[in-house]
Amino acid sequence: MTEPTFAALVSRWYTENARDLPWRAPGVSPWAVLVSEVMLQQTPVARVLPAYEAWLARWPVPAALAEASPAEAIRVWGRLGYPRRAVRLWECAVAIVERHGGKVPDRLEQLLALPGVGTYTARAVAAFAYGQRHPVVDTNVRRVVCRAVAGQPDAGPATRPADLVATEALLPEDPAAAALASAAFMELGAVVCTARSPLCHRCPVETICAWRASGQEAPAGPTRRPQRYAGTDRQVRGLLLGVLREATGPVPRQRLDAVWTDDVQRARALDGLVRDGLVEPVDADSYRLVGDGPSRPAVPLPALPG
DNA sequence: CAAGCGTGGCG
DNA sequence: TCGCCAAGCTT
Repeated sequence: MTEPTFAALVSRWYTENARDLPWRAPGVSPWAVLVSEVMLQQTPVARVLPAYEAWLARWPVPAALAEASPAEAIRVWGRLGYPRRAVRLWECAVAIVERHGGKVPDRLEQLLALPGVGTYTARAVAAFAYGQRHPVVDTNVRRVVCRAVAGQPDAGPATRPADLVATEALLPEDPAAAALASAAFMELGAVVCTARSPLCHRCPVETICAWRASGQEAPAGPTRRPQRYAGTDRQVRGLLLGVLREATGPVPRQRLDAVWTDDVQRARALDGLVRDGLVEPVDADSYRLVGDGPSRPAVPLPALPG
């Protein structure tokens, strides 16, 4: 009899310690899984929870969202951040209806072709929603595997093909067990094997961890350059969008001008929002969230005779 | 491939 | 207080 594998140890720990999150409940639809994965891109779990519930209550299937407007999606998205994701999700719904008859596709290639769905999200849906055997590699999994297997304190900033290969090698053969293991790796990285303050005393693989064995060299400083926010276009975009989100219908340019004094930067930020499909001009003097009302001015009534 | 893209809570 | 961060994607 062989010793439990890495995946078996982490999976057992997961079954006993996993957080009770709604998108992990049995019978959750692939659409719900997709929504959760997109919302969780760079946004903490605690903030996603209420938005996830509201979103699915309103649009329980892709076809429902496809009939809404990007503006509605942006509003229900609320303040999760990176609101482009709300528009991408709306585009996803439209694409799913048009290309796949309203059903979230189950093939990796088709998932990857959806707007805003990349390597991680496509694999997460294929594995968690459809039970397929694919390595699901996010920043947490990269860190866990990098530490436990390679003995390095931190992984690189982006997922590379080698990361998928290294993770795939750890997965059980059975697809359902593999999907469970992937969820377990993510959970371990999220709550135990964290970037800054790993809780090794609570780790199910402490005794076989290469990083632990090699003396646990301290994690390096921030791998990414510090992301400034104050004074950036991003902040200005956030301010502009805040006004448009709270408004109903077109917003006079004057109200947008009030959010930021630098004309050049404000214009650049607004243009960026338009190019990203979040905002559209209504006329020469007002803007609105995309689709927030009739797409073109009402047809003028014919001049009354006489 | 590095940079751009929001937001709010926490050490 | 304020810098740092949180299940990526796109260009």
